[in-house]
Amino acid sequence: MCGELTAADDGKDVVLMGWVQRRRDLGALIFVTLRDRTGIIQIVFNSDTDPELHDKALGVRSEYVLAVKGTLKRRSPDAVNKNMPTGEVEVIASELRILGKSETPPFHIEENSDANEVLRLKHRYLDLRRPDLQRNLILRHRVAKVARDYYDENGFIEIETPVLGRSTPEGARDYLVPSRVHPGKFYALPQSPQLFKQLLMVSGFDRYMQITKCFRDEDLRADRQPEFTQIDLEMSFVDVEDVISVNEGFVRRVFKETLGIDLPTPFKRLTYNEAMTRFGSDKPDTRFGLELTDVSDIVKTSGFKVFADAIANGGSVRTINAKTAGGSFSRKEIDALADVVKTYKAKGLAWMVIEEGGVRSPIAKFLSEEETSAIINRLNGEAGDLLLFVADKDEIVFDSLGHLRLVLGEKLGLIDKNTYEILWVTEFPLFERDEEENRWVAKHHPFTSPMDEDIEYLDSNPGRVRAKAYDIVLNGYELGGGSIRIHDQELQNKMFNLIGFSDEEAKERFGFLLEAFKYGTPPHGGLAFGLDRLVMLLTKTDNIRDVIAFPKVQTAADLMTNAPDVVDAKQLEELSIETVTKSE
RNA sequence: GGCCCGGUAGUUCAGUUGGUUAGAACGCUAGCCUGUCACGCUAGAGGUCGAGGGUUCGAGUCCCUUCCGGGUCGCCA
Repeated sequence: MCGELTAADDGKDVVLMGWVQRRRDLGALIFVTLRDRTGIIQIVFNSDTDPELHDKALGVRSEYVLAVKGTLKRRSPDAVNKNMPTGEVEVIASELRILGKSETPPFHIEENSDANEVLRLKHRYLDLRRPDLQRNLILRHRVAKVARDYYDENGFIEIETPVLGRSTPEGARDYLVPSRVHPGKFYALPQSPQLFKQLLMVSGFDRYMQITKCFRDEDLRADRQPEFTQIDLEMSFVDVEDVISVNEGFVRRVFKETLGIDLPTPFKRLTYNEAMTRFGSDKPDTRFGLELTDVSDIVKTSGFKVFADAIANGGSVRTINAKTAGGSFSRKEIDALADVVKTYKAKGLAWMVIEEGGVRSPIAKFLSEEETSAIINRLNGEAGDLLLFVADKDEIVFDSLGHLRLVLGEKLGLIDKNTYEILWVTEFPLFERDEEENRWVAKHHPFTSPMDEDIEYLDSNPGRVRAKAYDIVLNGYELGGGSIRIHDQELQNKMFNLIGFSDEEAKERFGFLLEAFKYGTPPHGGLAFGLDRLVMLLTKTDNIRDVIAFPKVQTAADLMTNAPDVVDAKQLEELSIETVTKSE
């Protein structure tokens, strides 16, 4: 193929098929660069040697599909193009067939296209001709292949689960599919195959995996699509360590086979609590420092009411030392940092620049000398450092400083884009508080097992119960997550009750699962990786659309097919559906 | 639902305090050209300034509404 020919093929007869990248017409001599998915190569048409063929080449335009027969020749030394992988050779054409003509494309097909994304998405089939997107999708294919090979070698069976299922409460909004046969009833597309894979454990498929589409009707982000792909798996007779070790093997294999990188083993571990207190995030980017420091004890009796009150109300005061930024950040830049934390509901950002022999800070006058020097001590402050403080409820302090840390890391150039930092975050809380509904909800999902040593607190203090749940985090992205499940019927019922389901409700919603658990359920657990995100990180793109062949835009629409769209009244009628127009 | 950013030839963009006929580069079309590879040279075509309304003697430029897209908060067990 085009990109695979080298000087070693000198003299060979070749037949090439591909698209015209460019035509350079020098009069009696025409050069065409032909492109296929392997690369590009130069074809030469010379009117001296074959006027008829040359005439035919005159009509060739960009993106025409050609079949060219010819002889591969080494170029003369002065004609070699060092910028081109096949630049040492070219094909002297002897025959040309135009297999398909092309209109002038709406944008130029090239690597690193600067064409507008809307335009590219409307003509995605053209966008996908570009080498960078082709590389991404080919790498995606290889990751999927490694997954199937690796899990197969480790005894996993790939089993498909239904796409048309039932809607379950909790979690994301469902995509619904109306039933024609059952007027007024709906299927839901799966948010994940969670329940089915647990049932497969009950069935005795002790190791299951599947590469599968999941659907969540929530707002999109740079790393979130409404339909996305999971590498989903579940194992019987395991505890946390078993799941972690099998999947560590998978991730190492993917990195080895796609990028040639040996990831260190074992991967680092952080408990949820550590991750939050040190990085302000349950998916910390550990490629750089700027860790959080708690100074609550120093300032709890401070004259600065903002600090003292936050602590009195059960919150904390935490600090990031942005090394060296004190000298370089303008007032305006510091204000911009304050805007960052305000996004996450922090009321403000206090700051302190350490200078030779003193500090410059709007809060200095509220702090005693002892307090100031204790803070500087704890943060190993030196002249030129910028200390940034947030005082609030822990949740807000962590969230705002965690995000501020990322902004600072980027701004101070502390992030090495060529490294991969991977780690497991473990011991997540089992529950979190839903303030709106004033109840406990499962942080992971309602089938997650509590840690054995915390079961005793289920009734007395649900908030302190830790779960056998784990996430795998790569460069600050949640790559995957999972848990050991509850396989005890009584415990499962208790769990439902704690999140506010009556026995009847639980039975109605998950009756089939509870019923199944009556018949001999092995201890089991699993994990799911976000394939799109994994590929996104491997290809170093920052946008999930670049690793999906036909992605949707922020409004969940497909600009190429124009989905979603209205349907015939007849179709609606068959489905017993009437639409209403919402008024303001 | 909130906040921020963007929309001007096919494409990427420029367009001053509101002022004559809205420009450039690339692409496209035609002609010339035998070693180009971002080929070169000459000529030409190409515009609903996202849409609608308003202010004004005059709007790409100011105001309002709206559409499309991006980022983000909420949301995403």
